[in-house]
Amino acid sequence: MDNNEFDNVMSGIGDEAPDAVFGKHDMKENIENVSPAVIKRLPRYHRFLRELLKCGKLRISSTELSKLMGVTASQIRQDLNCFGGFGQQGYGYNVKYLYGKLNELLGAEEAYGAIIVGSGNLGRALASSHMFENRGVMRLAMFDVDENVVGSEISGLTVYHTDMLDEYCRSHHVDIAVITTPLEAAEPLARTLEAAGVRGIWNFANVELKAQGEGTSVMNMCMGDALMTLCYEIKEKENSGR
Amino acid sequence: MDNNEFDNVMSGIGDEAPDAVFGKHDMKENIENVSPAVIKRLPRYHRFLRELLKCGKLRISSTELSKLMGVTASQIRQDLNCFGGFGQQGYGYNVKYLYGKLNELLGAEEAYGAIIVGSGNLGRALASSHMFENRGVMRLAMFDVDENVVGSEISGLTVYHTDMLDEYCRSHHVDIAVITTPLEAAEPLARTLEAAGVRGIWNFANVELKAQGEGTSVMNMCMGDALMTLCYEIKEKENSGR
DNA sequence: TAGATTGTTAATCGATTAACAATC
DNA sequence: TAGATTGTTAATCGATTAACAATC
Repeated sequence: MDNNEFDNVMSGIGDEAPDAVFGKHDMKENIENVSPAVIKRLPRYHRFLRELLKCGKLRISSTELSKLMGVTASQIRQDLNCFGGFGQQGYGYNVKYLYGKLNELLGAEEAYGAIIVGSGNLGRALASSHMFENRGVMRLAMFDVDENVVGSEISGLTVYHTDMLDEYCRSHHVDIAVITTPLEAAEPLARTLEAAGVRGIWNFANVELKAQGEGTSVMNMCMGDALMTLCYEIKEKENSGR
Repeated sequence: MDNNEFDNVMSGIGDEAPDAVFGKHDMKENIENVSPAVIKRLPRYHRFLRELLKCGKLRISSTELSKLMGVTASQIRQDLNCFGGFGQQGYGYNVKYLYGKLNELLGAEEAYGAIIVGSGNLGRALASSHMFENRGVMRLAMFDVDENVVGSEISGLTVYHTDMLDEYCRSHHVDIAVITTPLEAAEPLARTLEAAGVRGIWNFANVELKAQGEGTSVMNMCMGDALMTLCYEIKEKENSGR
């Protein structure tokens, strides 16, 4: 078993609970106007549920999960209830069922197809990770302008020339494009991708890209922001310690 | 000039404003209890100010900046005022001065030292980026367990064996450690690093690490969460479009 | 001086928590 | 049935926006 913080939680309470039937009202109708704060928390629930499932945990109460995640039980129940009644009074949540619902909710059952543009270190890191498969996303191909890598295979993905990007996107089901190119290339790439019908752009270049149309979603990573926040915290502790 | 979204904003309004003296009350005393929401936004201000500076912009009003960043002018003024009066009525903010204040605030003038643990693709990607230098953080060294890379140089950084980690941290000024190792190594590494006095851990492994003591800050990246959120958005647009 | 734009207070809005009735 | 725990409403808390007086 993986060495992770769940180990201590998994032992202890008996897991001999019945694998009951769940989902009184199933998925709610009006999911549209769920608050952004709730949505931002969903991937974290998904992640913890996946771990619980992997550890063989069958059921969990909001209280137990709240201790594990360091949030209030109230918040967990409130959050989940935005989407439907996934639990059962007196019992809690069936881990497998809830995980399935989160998968459904987050689009992990849609088998979205993803390409990676840029075969540098970051592109390779992402290509070789479990990032995509863990979330039901299929890796399709990589793209680069460097003739030395075009035609080769990286982590099982063929590298095509970026000139082929438009054509490839139009002839395959590319839902998501990951941009790991240098800064200058990002903006024009985004335009090409959007025009070719790609629906989601995951941008790692150090520019904030914006979608032009309504149909495209853009996720800007801005990794450096996290580093800065860490620096702020370090400095703050330094100050308060004086 | 870099091709980025600032270009159109930079032109237009004349920049012939005087390089006036600023900072009526300078930095405020009680910075301690600034809300987390505000702090999370600081790196983004820093990023935009850096761009403005690079483009040669001398002054900017909250209104102009608000349009650039897609937030309200009110929020910008409110946020900055948590830390001090950095602007001037009737004039706006002096870009250089404000950027300096943000640097100071975010610890970018502390010259923190950083090491990268794990010399895989992600480690290399980070090592070769401008991530650190852009934020006044000094890259010191890399660490890995692979004898084939130990002793070599990556992007100007010597790779040491991870066995040397404790010793190195104790004998150098290591403020920040970046973990880009496989999942299983992350937890024990964090313990070692914390024990050796490292003050900030930037964790890219797919586990949520927690600091044991009060003095250490941990920033968990959870990159997959961003991918999931993107999937959610794609799915949502799909649904509403029906 | 007049115009511009901040700093700051007050009003609104949204998100979190507490509490408990419903119910398994 | 009794115990447990959800779903949901109401109360609290925090964050954002609007407005304007202060002032450069």
